[in-house]
Amino acid sequence: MNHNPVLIYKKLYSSFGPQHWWPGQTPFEVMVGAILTQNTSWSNVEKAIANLKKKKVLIPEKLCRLPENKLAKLIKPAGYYNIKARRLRNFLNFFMDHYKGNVKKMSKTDTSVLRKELLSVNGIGPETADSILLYALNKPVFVVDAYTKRILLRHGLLPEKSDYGFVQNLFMRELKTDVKLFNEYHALLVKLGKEFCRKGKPKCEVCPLK
DNA sequence: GACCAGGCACATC
DNA sequence: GATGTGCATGGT
Repeated sequence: MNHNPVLIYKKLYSSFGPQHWWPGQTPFEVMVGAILTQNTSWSNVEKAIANLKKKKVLIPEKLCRLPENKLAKLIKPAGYYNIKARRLRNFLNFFMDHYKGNVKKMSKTDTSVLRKELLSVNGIGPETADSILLYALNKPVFVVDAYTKRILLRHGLLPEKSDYGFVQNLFMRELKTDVKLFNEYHALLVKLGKEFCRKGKPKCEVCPLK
């Protein structure tokens, strides 16, 4: 496999086509989904989101008034529901306090400042912060997840122990700073990961990158 | 029934 | 600073 990130991207795109990410209807829904999907399959997150929608609480003004225990009950299918309810509350408090629950207002803040703010919220780590920045706020940051690392590792393109920033840098220094590109690239890596690079049963022999 | 999934914080050494 | 552990549901 060629290790040039641009060529890898072209290969993935020609194999899978556009992924139309993030699978959420509003920026706020994307933010909530980013927290709910922590170490969790998206199909489970969908059930939790559906519950929130059914109760018509998937808007900042409603969700921030929902008691933590009720919130936990609604997001139960997403797993880790007590912790995630707490994390959503933490994020909501931040979002309401700093930006009045207003996505546009949030969007006006400088990206690196915003990233630091997000990381200071208990329950939001680098991947969740970057997912929010890229997919909810259209900021050009590259999202690194478990699949990204595993794929690069299996192809021998990464030192065994590489932290989040190292991997992120790998992509961001080689690629044009472009929201659309970062969006599609991460989505394509997840697509590849799900189909060919699972932990238990990798299908390396038929991987399109091979 | 075991293993995995689009992480993160916290304890302990 | 590195390494280990808890959190939990639903699909394979």
